[in-house]
Amino acid sequence: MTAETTTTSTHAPAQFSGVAKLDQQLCFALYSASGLMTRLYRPLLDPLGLTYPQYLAMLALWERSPSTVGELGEALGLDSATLTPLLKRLEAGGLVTRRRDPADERRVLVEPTAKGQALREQARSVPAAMLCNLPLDVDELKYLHHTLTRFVSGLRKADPGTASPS
Amino acid sequence: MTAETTTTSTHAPAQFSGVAKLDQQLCFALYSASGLMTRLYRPLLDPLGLTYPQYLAMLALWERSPSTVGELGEALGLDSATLTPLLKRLEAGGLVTRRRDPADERRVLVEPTAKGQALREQARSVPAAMLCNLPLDVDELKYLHHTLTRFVSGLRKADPGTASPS
DNA sequence: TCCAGTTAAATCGTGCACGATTATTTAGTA
DNA sequence: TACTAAATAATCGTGCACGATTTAACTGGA
Repeated sequence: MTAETTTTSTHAPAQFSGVAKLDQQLCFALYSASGLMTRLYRPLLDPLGLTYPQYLAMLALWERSPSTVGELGEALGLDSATLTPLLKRLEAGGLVTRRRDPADERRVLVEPTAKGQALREQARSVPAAMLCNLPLDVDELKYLHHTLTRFVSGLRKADPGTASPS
Repeated sequence: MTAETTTTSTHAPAQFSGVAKLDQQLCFALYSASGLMTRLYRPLLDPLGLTYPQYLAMLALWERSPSTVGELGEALGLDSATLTPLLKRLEAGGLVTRRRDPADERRVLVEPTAKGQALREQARSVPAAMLCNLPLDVDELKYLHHTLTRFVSGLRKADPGTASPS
């Protein structure tokens, strides 16, 4: 890409006024994009009776079940304080079951019900519909995904709060 | 347990794997990046007594004050249901004042107090500190910002909520 | 056997976010 | 003037998110 005045190969204080604003704008753009994306999912997920985080949980469970709460938390980057009530709502909606693992009573195994599995079929049309809404072309989306993935994996290492297992 | 099919690994076949999965991965990356970014701000903003949305509101007010609740909502992409309690917390912390506009009693004018202005000096070190934490180099951050900005402006047009499947 | 230490989930308190509704004020019009 | 319509915040209900704490269950030794 056209690199404009990239004389700051390192974190040079001289360019702070210019570069320092970048993080504000970038982080705000990230924050805004995430919120708008969630809002764009809503009309697609409302007919399924799911919120976006619930949809993410179901996606994870459709891929791998039964899963423990901890495994779901690892996959989604959420902790039990968020997941427990979310999963209870999915259970109340008849989409998943929650039961203690007989082999280790500390764990809770979560699994889609038949209704939860059936929902997967309804949900198949969501990605394509969502893709049509995204305002960039496929190449840009791919590059954006690639960059964000590097961003996320980089941030996970820098986050002291997230334990790094093994 | 009757686990006849211990691993129902129906990983997406080729029909889906190409483009349709991209939006899932991209939106999830966006969602994760936003959450991680907010978490990364926390240790920087805690000493200031601000959350990230509160920091955004103060940034907007430092740029332009007094602002109405509506103007702040426009700038941040939030509505009064979110902003009113947030601004009340800032007011309770002595950082802003809220008063009805005498010229139009429907509006509420929000303005930093002296304490709120003083906080701006403390906050000056935040962007540089944040920038050091971001795991990409400046060129990538610039491209990411540029792409996300186009993404956000594109989404804003597609948002209005009138689900007209015509 | 007992007991620390660890792990897993649930719980508590605070705060953000949105859809929908309500109350008040302002503007427009017969 | 009176009466409708639009604008502006505030409020209500539901749900997500996280730090901190609590409870229960497993683990590995003395």
